[in-house]
Amino acid sequence: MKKRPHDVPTVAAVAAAAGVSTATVSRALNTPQAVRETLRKKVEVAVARLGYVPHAGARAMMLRRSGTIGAVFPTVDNAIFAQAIDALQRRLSEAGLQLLIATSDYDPEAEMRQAVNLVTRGADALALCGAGQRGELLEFLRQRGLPCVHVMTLAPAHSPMTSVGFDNAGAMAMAVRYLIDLGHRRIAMLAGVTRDNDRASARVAGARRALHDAGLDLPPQRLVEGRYGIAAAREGLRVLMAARPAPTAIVCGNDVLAFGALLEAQRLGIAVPRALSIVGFDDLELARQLEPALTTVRVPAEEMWRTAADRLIAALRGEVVQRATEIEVALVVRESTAAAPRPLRKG
Amino acid sequence: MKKRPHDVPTVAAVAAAAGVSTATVSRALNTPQAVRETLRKKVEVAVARLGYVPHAGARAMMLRRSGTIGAVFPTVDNAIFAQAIDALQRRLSEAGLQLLIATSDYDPEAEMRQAVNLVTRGADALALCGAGQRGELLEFLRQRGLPCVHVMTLAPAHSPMTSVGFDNAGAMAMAVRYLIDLGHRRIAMLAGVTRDNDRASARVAGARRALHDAGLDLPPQRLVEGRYGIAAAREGLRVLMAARPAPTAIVCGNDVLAFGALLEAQRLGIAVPRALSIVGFDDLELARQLEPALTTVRVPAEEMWRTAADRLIAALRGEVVQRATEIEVALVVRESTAAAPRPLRKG
DNA sequence: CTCATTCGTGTAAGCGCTTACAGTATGGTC
DNA sequence: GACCATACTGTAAGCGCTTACACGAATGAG
Repeated sequence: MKKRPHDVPTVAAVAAAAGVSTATVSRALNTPQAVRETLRKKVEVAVARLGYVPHAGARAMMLRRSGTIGAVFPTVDNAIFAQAIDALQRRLSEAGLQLLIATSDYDPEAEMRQAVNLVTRGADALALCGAGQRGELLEFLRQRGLPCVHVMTLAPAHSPMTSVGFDNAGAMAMAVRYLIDLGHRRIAMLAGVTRDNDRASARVAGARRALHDAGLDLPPQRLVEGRYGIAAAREGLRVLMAARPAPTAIVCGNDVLAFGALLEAQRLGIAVPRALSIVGFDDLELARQLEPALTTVRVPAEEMWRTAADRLIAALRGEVVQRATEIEVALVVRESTAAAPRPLRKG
Repeated sequence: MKKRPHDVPTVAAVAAAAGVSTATVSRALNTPQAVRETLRKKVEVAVARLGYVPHAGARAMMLRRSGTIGAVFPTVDNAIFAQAIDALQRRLSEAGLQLLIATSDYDPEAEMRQAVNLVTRGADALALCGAGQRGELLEFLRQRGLPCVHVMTLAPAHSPMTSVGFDNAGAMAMAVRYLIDLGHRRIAMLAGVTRDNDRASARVAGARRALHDAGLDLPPQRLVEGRYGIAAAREGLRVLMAARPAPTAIVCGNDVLAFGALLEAQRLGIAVPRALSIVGFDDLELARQLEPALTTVRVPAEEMWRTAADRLIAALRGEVVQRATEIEVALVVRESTAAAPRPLRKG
């Protein structure tokens, strides 16, 4: 039943075909300048004719590195991660590295399994989202001396972690302060699931802090968590708007949630921004295109992930890498926010 | 400057720690039932203590397979491919396989490079989008006997290719016929870039065929190609609607284009569907959520990619695999299409 | 013309793993 | 009690590759 694998050419086959030794073949491929023109040509011809490609496993074994970088994302079904993959891949491939991707579905247990799996598969370094990984995993990586960068978050100053990101709490606080400055007093939050997600948690904490600093609060009926997704966001908005008194502004954990909230507000006949202000987070292309265009926190994802890739590349070269790199985020004011509506009467 | 890699535990280290031979360690890990309880426990303890994970390269070398499947996507920045990755990964990981992803940015040359790269990295099989790969690449894969499945397209009956997909031309023709039945006569198409993209081309061909069969046509001013993306779609819609007489319906190469078209129509004050019908393709979640909800061609992406994964898994087991598997697509009528507006007067 | 370099090439030793084969202990049978 | 099957375990070969080392040829200096 076992299919016999076609036999794939090896260095030995190429060497035989070219009439040279395997060492020469290897050199012709890896350090061409060390092989005389005539032989090199012969090798190249043989390689082309046989369709030889080196066996990465054997190579990894000798070189003690695989040229592969692993990344574990919560999901790939969100433009923010799609951008991440794109940016990572682009930068890594410039450096001759290949990206290996796995997803955890927001489960730290799965994240650990996948990360270990990637290491097993030969990943020379890892990019991880946030800093909330299982301690076991971090210990495992430390023990092996495997470079690892935590992205989308900023590790505390004393932490030994390498991170590239921003202050999630601070960014969300900034958005909330903006709403407060517009006169909003009843501000609700449509958050992502905070359990096992340090970024989502930090965003909620930031919103709460900003409200608190202004003498306001975030009571339970003004905080809804939902899986990131349009349908959940719509449901969340309905719940939030059902509270009395209803909020006049909603900050969302990301743009996808904001998009869902906007759609549902429109369906419910709630005018945005006149009756309700909505703020997103991430600044996906979507945000710019929507009607009304979304006020949101711009996260320069491309830059962030490119920088993360650079940190890993540097680490692999044995260079000393900067511990924490802050990526600047900024509030982008568009059309989905406005001054709080005048209260007609106590309602 | 070269960083000394921490030394990673090997079978030998584990064997020493557990006081057994390397063979026993290997067996304890791979065929546990072949090792006596007492020794197996010792090995497990040693593995845990040392944080040992097998070296995939060495393993791949012995087993002559890596347990890795490669997939090359045009881009990852489109929900349809995000779904694909998700479905593939899920199914493969059930079978103990790991997914390797690369992107080609719709360039066949890059697709070939990436595919070869994946093979170099040890991919045991490949999933590719469409059937428009460079001949060299297909020859290379054939020569190595590497299983390969073409997804999102249906290979012709006589073709030796394994494919899982649907008839792109037929599906688009169906959508166009629906519009014709609604009384539309001036139907335009907002297509993806057809160059080097057999699916985009087939969709245009299908639209053209359906129009032709009804005695209608698709003149140049009613066909715009754009990179898949919201901004390009908006621009495309403006161009199409600037033609005189203006079209009363637009079919789009995918839902993202339809989304952009819808946004732009709204901005231009063109009522959808009263003044203009819009049809998408793919049936992303987006389509269902939009206002008006998008009429579109449902492509059961999850099923399609899961099936593709199954074909590869079967091929790796040496089973005979079905050449072509058709995935049923269907037109989902929602709110973005309506009967053609009555012509007020010749204009 | 000789000797020390330099250059280019081949030989052979592993990298970490699995597995065929051989060896040892155990238990059952006659 | 001798013998054989059974069940584990260890020894060692080798997967495809890179590279230290050895070696011969060519080159330049003396």
